[in-house]
Amino acid sequence: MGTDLDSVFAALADPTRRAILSMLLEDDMAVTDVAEPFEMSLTGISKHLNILAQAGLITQERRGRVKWCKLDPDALRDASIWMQGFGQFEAVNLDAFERFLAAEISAAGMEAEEP
Amino acid sequence: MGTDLDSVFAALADPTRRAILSMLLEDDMAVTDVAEPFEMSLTGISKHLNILAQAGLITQERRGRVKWCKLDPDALRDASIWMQGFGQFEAVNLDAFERFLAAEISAAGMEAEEP
DNA sequence: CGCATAGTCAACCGTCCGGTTGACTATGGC
DNA sequence: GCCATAGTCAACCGGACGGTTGACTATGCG
Repeated sequence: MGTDLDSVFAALADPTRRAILSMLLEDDMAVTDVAEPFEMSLTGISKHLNILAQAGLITQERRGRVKWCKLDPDALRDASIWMQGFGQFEAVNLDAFERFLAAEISAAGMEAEEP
Repeated sequence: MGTDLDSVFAALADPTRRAILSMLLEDDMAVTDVAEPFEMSLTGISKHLNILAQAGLITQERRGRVKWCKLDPDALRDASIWMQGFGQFEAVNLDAFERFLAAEISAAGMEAEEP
């Protein structure tokens, strides 16, 4: 519904919006608080938030007079899955992934281990 | 250089361009051949290809009078990595990934095998 | 009640985007 | 040499985008 790739990728194509997502990664925030670190009008930020919400990347819940913004990674996952279709060949098996894989394999070899 | 997230995500935000990438996934193609299935002028497709190239998603090599377009997944990988920062929780492609992982692990167990 | 705070709405502005057409430049086949 | 093929360039068009300002609504505080 709000998860079509067009709007998701379009939403991600703006550095301000990506920065907002990064901020929301740490904690839910009110619109005004989101706007604070940016040199931009509150209206401008509000628009960006609407775009993110419409793309399904965040959800917004009004509580009293403050509107809380919360990251919603589902849409991101959809986009990520689409992208991984291209990575399968050779992108996937790079450095980080290979190390992760090696760790996983050796872990499977020694059976069970919980830090 | 051509790998900033702005241009990559912007390039991905168009359905025609995503379709082109999918086509190039199967094989390298000449500009005219890329254009063929679309109801759009050759110039239009050429522009899309330039946008993809500038984003680093494809490379173009001119051989004779035909310009070959080739998928270049590196830029996609960068974007994918950025996105996975948000997916850490649960994202990374469950099903397909887990099956791949299981196959990889069992393959590692039986040591060597080249089709 | 009165005022500050949180946020939206509507209008506007300049710029970029997706797409077209028409003219143009190469390269290749006969 | 001639013509078809491959592709680009430049100009143009409507519409969307990023951003601003000013007026407005609504909730909370004292």
